Amino acid sequence: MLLKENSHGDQFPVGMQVLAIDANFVCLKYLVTVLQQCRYKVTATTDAEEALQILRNKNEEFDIVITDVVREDIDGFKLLQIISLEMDIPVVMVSANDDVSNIMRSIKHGARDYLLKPVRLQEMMNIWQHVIRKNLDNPEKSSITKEIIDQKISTLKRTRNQSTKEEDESTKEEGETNTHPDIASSSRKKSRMTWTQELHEKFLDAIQELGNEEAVPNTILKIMNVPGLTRENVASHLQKYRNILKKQKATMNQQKNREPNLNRNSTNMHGCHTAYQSTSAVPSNFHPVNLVPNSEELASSKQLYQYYMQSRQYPMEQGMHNHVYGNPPSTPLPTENYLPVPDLKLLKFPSVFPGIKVVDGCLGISSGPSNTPPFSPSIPDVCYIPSTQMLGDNASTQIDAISQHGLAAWPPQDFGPGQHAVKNFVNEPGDTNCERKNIDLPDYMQDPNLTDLKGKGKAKAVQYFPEHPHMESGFHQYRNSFTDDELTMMVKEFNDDDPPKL
DNA sequence: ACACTAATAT
DNA sequence: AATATTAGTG
Repeated sequence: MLLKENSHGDQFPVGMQVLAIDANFVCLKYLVTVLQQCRYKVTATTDAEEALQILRNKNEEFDIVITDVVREDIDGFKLLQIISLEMDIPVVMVSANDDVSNIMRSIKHGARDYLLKPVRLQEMMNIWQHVIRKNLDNPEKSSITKEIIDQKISTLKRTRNQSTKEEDESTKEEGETNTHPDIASSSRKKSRMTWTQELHEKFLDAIQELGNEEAVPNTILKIMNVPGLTRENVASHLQKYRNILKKQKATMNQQKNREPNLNRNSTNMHGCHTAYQSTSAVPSNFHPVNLVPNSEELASSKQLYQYYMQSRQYPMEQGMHNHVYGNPPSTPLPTENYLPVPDLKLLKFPSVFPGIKVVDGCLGISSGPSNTPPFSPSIPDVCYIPSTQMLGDNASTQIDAISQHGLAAWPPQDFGPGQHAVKNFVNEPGDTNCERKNIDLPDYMQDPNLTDLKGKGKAKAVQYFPEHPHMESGFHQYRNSFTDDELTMMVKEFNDDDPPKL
């Protein structure tokens, strides 16, 4: 990492290696754009597994990792934990959620910073300091005191509550910032070892050769003859090995019929690795499409909700995720192809509970985490998103709507900073992946209580171009619509019960 | 001093 | 959960 002087005489790193992770492609794209503006060298992926692979490969040395918090495969905290256990790389969390508990959790797990979405350039300009600071100024390791966390929280809230116009100038860091610039790159702590399958085989070989009596750390070490491996490594592994054997025997006594199964082909000790492997046990032909109930079955909102939760357990269609940066966004939906929408004048806008929204005449599952299945019972042509939600703390929701459904609309008036990322980025002229449209707001949105939406005429929309044509048939085929009465009933039901949190 | 293991820490 | 470190023991 190279430090250069900028025009103000400050030092700034050029070409710092950043690994950016965000489950949502659009968010990721935005994140990468910001990072590149900082002149960092960015590698990006939506896939946490892939991120870990990249990090473990060590073909490239990364200076810092930036990850979002809400993910389906491995959530941000888990990822943070894995990274901080395995290697010595500062991790910065990015999230639309400003819950104190989340921030606390991140910091406690070792995150160096917690930024709110959409991240600002200025914030990203500052993250390199985490790289430099690595371990330097917290020798008494529990320097993450309550005060520091509190301070962080209040800073976050204060900054975000300010009117967006004034960019914060108070981000001056204390003087010690640039004191040890060169240490950063050389201070990598020896990384934690990983017992690969191969190593473990050697270990097993050694044990077999020695027999149970002689199998002690030092001798195993000698027989394995692996450079760099320490006696402690082996001892630790041996301890784990023996523990597992013990457990095995314990369960064996209960069901006496089977042979002990302690070798490399067994599931026992190769649990070493399974922790980080993706565990999608779902057969590939068992796709949510096949589970979509007909509209009659969905007459109750509870069933709808259950269906939704159920479908979330399945992996998305190939190509819907696992984007590595550089791929185009997904899921465009040409509006013309869909069934006519029912008249929804009885229904109040907006959403009934998080995760289900009233969308252009359908009760659609439009928001939610980034892998909300594209095969929801009814896929919206347009997600009408009230501006109040734009201000909210689930910034990625609206981005999801766009990246999954291809088309999202918002009211013509301005909305808050939470979604400037969408507005500015997605709707930017020159984005050739999409087409900008004006759409009429339907009448049923003219509820006087919904001041943010009523009667403003045209809404703006962005539609992404088709690139997964094979999905269209799926959408078409499984799309359901509901009568007014059905929908009203659903709304009632959900208002009465405690709405489930998604 | 050394190796081992159980317990504990990260 | 996996690995590292420590502390007690022979």
